[in-house]
Amino acid sequence: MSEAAPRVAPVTRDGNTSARVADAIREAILDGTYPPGSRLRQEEIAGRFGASRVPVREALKVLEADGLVTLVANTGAWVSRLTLAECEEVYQTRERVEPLLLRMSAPHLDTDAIDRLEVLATRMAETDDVEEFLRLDREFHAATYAGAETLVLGDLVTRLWGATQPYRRAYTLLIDAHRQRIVHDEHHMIVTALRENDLESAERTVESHIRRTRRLLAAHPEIFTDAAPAAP
Amino acid sequence: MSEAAPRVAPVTRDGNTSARVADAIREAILDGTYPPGSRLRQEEIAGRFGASRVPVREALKVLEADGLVTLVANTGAWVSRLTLAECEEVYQTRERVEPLLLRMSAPHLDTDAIDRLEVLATRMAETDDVEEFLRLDREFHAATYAGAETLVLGDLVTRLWGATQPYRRAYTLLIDAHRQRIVHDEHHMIVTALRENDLESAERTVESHIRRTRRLLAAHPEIFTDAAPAAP
DNA sequence: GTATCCGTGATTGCATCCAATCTCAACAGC
DNA sequence: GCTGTTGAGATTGGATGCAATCACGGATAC
Repeated sequence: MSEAAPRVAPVTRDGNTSARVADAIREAILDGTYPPGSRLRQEEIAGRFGASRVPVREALKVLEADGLVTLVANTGAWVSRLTLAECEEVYQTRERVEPLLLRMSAPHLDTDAIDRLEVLATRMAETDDVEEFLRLDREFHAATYAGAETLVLGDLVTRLWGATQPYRRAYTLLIDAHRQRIVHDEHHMIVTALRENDLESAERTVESHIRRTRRLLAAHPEIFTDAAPAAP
Repeated sequence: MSEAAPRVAPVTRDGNTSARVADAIREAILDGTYPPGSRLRQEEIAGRFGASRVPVREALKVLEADGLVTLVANTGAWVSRLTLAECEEVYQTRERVEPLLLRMSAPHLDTDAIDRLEVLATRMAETDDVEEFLRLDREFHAATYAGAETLVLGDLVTRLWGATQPYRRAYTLLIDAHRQRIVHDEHHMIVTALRENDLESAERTVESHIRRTRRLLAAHPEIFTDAAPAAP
């Protein structure tokens, strides 16, 4: 056992292995490395990070609370897969909550921040790479919320985004140029509302922005029925 | 089976010790046994449940994600303590989210369910015991949401309620008869709106119901500054 | 008298080991 | 040919033990 080849793990020994593992798995889920429905084996993950299974299990518990992972006792862990109904539910929740977060953020966004938002919105309109689009989209909205000094609502929104990320990816693949144009217009409208300090308009714009996506998803139930390794 | 009454722990060995521990700690926090700011020692909890520290740690991680517990690496776990600002944030979130949940629930509440709501609202007006009031209040609102076949929003609302439970207790102690009357009126208004299937009115009533509590809490910042064993 | 610096005990974080449970494929029965 | 059963292997859940870290009290310097 003891012989050599300790392995890749630098073993940072900083007392938060489980947090690092959780972050890494989270990222892998969000960037599509682990697609919805795929099985997460403790030992495999532990090996990948040079850790034992204990911190991995703690990480999986955390991710379950985040809604990213589904645990079944004595059986295993899978990347959560939402039904269309659940996904709509998350979107409806976002429609209510994100306008509030934007309202809390807006007063703290200075001119520079709003300029950067405009840049992001424009760059997003120019890319045609899906992953790049997703990244920019996430970055744009996160930046609109960055002014909120929040300790719970921000986390909540992050969680909701995470839960729907795979479907946002699928959604991006199926929107045509026309609909894409609408998305960019809405982004610019948000920027404008923020610049004019019109909170009501900003709130309503994010709300319809999210609702539009929800409706498009609802019109494409096939996104939620694609096959993949079984999951309860 | 092999009796010999080893000890208090029945050791159910059903493969979900950590879930049981999490539920038990959650309940202890919600009923005030562990007040905000109190230290949670792994070994003590493990001893109390006849388990080892591993499932306790997993439970604490889950409760951290629920917002009930605050973990500090290499240092320990405390029952979360909200600042006034955080508490207001949670209440503002509830103002947005609970009306939605009620809207999703209402269509599935039959006449019997609404009758039971009325009974609850009336019993609540008759009690003068704080714990009983809290229990009934929680039960009333949970019952209004019971119709929603939800897999994420219900959990979210439960979490938000949990995070603010200690402050709801403090709040209950300081409302006078007049304000208590308003609470009961609002409850009955919710019942009425549900009976008449007036979703808009129901939504607005819960919203102001929650907002009223938030404002009262904001008027009593001393609730959030009471001393207790240190917590970061 | 006050502030700073250790050293000891207590507590957490993680790895390893064992028991319990589930999966899955081969097999028997119909 | 199809369904129900069973046993070996794989996988998870939990307990124990050890190293690392932190809290805290006493001693020392000023």
